[in-house]
Amino acid sequence: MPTDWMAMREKKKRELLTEVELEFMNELWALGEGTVRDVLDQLPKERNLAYTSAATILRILEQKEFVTSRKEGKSHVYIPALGKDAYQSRSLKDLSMKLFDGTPASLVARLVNDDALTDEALGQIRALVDRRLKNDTG
Amino acid sequence: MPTDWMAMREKKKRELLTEVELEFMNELWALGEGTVRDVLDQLPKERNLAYTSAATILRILEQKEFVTSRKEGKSHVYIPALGKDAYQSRSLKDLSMKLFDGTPASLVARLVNDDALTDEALGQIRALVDRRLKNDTG
DNA sequence: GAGTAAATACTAAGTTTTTCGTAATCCAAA
DNA sequence: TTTGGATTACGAAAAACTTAGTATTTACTC
Repeated sequence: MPTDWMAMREKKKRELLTEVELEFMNELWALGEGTVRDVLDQLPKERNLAYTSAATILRILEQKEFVTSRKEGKSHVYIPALGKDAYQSRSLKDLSMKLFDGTPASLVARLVNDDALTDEALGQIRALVDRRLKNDTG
Repeated sequence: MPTDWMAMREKKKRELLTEVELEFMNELWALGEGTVRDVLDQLPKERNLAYTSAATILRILEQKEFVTSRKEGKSHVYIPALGKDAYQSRSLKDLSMKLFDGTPASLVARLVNDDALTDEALGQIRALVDRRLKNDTG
C-alpha cells in the first residue's frame, strides 16, 4: 500500500550523483556515449573494476534516469540524459546552499582566496564576470 | 600483515563530511561550540532526530577528528577542529577536481552563467577578484 | 547515601552505496 | 545448429552512512 513511506521515497529522489556514479558520468560525458566496455576502458587501469560492476553501475544510472540507452548489436550504448553543464550547475547550487549560505559571492570569495590560484586564472575569472555583466540586460 | 592494503585504507581516510555530518558541523560553526543538546536545539523541529542519534553523530565526528571535545559538568562540549573556511576550500577543491577538470575558472564560468545571479552578486564577485589581483605579489 | 534527571557508551538495525559472482542471453563463426 | 566468447540480468555480499534503543554513568538534591 502506498503509505507516506512511498511519499518519502518519492520526495527523497536523489538528484545528485554518488561518487562512483559521477566517475562514470564523467567518462560518458567525455565519450559522448558508450558501452560498458567503452567506459571501463576509459578508467585508469589501477582502478581494476570488474566488468559486471561497471555494468551494474550503468544500469543503476539508467534506473535513476541520469542516462538512457539504446541496443546496438548485443550491447547497450549508454547516453547521458543530463548534460555536464547542467549537472555542474546543479552541484554548485547544492554546494552553495549547504556550505555558503546560498550566496555565490562567498563561494567565489573562498575560491579566489586560494593561494595556489594563478594570476592567469584570476584574470580569466574576471574576464568571465565582465563579459557577463556587459552582455546582461543588454 | 600490513600490506599495501593497509596503506590503501590509510590513504582512503575520508576527508569530506557526509551529509549529516555537514549538517551538524554547520550548527557547530554557527555556535562556535556546543553540547549535543545545543546542536539538537538548533536543528529545525521537523527534523525530529533522537537525542541519542545526535550524540552518536557528534561522537563519530570526534572519531574522524572533525571536532574535539572537553568535558563540562556532565556533558561534552564539542568544538570544530577545522574552520568553516578551511572546509569550504577543501570542498571547492574537491568539486573542482571531480567536475571541472581542476580549473577553477571553469567553475566560476558555470556559476556566473546562472540566470538567477543578480548584477549585484556579479559586482561583488568582480570586486573580490579585482582586490585579489591588486594585492597580489605586492 | 538513595533517588532522579540527564548525559554518555555501546550496540545494533535499517539504508544506501559499491562491488562482483552466477546464470541466462545473444550474436557470430564453425 | 552447436559452440564460444561477450553481454546482460539478477541477486547478494561488503562497506559506509544514518538512526535509535538499552544500559550505564554522572552530578545534583534530599
